[in-house]
Amino acid sequence: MPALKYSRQRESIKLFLMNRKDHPTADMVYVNMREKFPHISLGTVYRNLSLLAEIGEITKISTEGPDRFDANQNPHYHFICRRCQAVLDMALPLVKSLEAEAARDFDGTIQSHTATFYGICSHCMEKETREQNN
Amino acid sequence: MPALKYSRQRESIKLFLMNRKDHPTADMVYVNMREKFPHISLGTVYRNLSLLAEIGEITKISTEGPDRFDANQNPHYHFICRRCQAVLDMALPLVKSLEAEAARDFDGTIQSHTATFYGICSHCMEKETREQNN
DNA sequence: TTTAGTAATAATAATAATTACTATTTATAG
DNA sequence: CTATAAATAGTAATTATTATTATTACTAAA
Repeated sequence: MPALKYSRQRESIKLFLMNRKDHPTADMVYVNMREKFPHISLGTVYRNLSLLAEIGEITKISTEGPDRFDANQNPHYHFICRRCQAVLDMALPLVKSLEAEAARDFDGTIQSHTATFYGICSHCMEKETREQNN
Repeated sequence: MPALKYSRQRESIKLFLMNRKDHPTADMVYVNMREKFPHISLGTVYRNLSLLAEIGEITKISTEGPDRFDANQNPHYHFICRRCQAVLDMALPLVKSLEAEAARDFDGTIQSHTATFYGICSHCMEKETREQNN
């Protein structure tokens, strides 16, 4: 594992993620980074996202569609809107006891868990109500 | 939505999934189907997997790596092995109350949820123990 | 401050997973 | 049977991601 060397691009990518709550995709990061670094390459974005995830400063979220990235390192669950595919953080604190429960009938070692809730986000719900009234 | 028409390929894909517990990828389905249908195309496999998922006869599981497909329509959680990436079913019954808890601090509508546990499967654990003893 | 070493970069090519297109085949209703 | 339309095989295209490589930019030590 080679020594980590500072780079403005990586710093900026991490900062960008910390200031957003919507779990951007690699491409969303790329588009935004180009404002500050017009010559940044998509490979640089991908490499730094992987690197940051590896050292535990961000989390990669696999969904249908492209991966998303989250700088919120408070353990938390996610919500995915079936309409607009938005990925939101849930307030519900992690239920660590689930892991012990799951371990009871399971042969391997459980180290962690995630949960994802699905439904319609408030934004899409409003929109549907509005459309029905027309 | 066009009327669904019977096809031996689709029937066979569904049967194959029902007889397996390891949540095959589209490519695994394809390789197996070619034994029975040497000229089946990968597109046919993908189309039928999507179709079966749409009508609720199977479930698509997004992971790191390729999507996986599950014909077990009993709601259940999954376990993913950090070593070999195997996807296993958990015995733990779905904790439906989580959805109500999550809904308390949440603006949208919650319809369902999934949970995934991560760790080392028993098979990989044994292998590591064996290697340490050498 | 140079300078040597090496990680990071931009640009590009390559790969992997999935979807789209099209001419032909097949299921099924009449 | 036959007409219709869905499903197929074969193939091309697209999307998301990773690999390659020559060049640039950190960083530590002279």
